Amino acid sequence: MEKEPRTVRGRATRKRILRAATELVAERGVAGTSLDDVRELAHASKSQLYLYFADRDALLRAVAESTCETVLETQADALAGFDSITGIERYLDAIVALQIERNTPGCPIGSLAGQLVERDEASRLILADGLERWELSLRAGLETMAAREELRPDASPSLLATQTLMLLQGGLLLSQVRRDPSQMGIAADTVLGLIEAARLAPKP
Amino acid sequence: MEKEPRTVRGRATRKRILRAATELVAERGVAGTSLDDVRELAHASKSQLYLYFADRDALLRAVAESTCETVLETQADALAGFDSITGIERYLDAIVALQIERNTPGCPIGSLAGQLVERDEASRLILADGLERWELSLRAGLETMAAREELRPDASPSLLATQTLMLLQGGLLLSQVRRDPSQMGIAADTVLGLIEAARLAPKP
DNA sequence: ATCGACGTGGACCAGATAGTCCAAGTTGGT
DNA sequence: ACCAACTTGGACTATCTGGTCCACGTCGAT
Repeated sequence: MEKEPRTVRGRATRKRILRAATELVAERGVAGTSLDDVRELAHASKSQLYLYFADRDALLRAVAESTCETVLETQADALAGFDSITGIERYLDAIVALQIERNTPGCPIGSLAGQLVERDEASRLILADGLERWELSLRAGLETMAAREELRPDASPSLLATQTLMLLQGGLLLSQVRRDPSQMGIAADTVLGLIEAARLAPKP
Repeated sequence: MEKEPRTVRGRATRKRILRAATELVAERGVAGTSLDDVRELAHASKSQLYLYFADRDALLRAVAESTCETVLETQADALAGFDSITGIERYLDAIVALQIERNTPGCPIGSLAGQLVERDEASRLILADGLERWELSLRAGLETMAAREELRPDASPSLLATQTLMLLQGGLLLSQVRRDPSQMGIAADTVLGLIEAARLAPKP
């Protein structure tokens, strides 16, 4: 059974296992990660795995959560400034830079999606929630801009947020498959174009 | 060793195996598809698998190829008309409709990407090539339009094609994770918006 | 210091899976 | 009709993997 650790040592062990699993899954994929691999990297034993996680699927669900958390946390600072043109430019630059420096290209959430979505409904919901939170942050920034009347009154922050997320995910996928980070730059420019188009007054 | 069948029966068997594998991988994912599953669905035996495919990875590579082929073939007709506004609208409608009626949402190429790209370089190249051909078709249509002077002279068919593919892939991913086909409609509308913006004369 | 709960290590098991092998059947060119 | 190459079926093996179990160590409250 899944169980919360009740001592400092226990919590540390659980964390070590989850960290190891998340890392391995990110770089080798779900199929390429066995519990023994996780056990070894985490310096833990089989019984520890099964003390803190009901089974492999439960661990994978925890990995999905932790991956979403990491992705959102990594961009939290940049994302917080997504409420002005310069802030948006900064955010997009940060995403592009992150994509270039990462050893494993592509979006961890997007990659996991292809691997888990058709297998486990619970995981799908976790990943959908991660994307939802991402989109909501984008939308919040755009709504702030709309409130400041920096956007055309007929522009929809909600639609723009969805479009932005779509372009980012598409860009990340193409970067990953093509091993070409410049694809991410195109995605970023396109996002910027959409937002600037929503910024100028339509007809005088 | 991988080997080309030299009799009609042999070719039929190889085809049956590849079809079965492609189908299973599409609906259950790479990890969820064992050789025994393939063998059973294809009504073939172990030795037949290993006669026509060197090993599991080779079969998976063939599946990647066949998946790209299927995806491109499925949209071939609609894609051929991607060279006028009405043709583009038709193409986008077809993509959206396809996404709604498919039992397995998402793009087979995109899904495979997340599963194979980090594991096998050869598969990555196959999928990249599939996306490349897709993009080239889009681009060819847009270039036809440019030649007919239906696009602004400063519009880039190549860029538009990349953006279109990105939006489609992003839209497919979001549809899949959210189980919401309407995301695909948003992607289609956004593509159309980009192309229409490139169509009108910029400044008189 | 003690006791009961919590945490740890690793041996062990059952089933699945990739991959091998060979004997028997089929094909098709001559 | 013949024979060599091709194809087929399935038994078999080695290994891997998820999962169980239990004896032992550690912790912290009293």
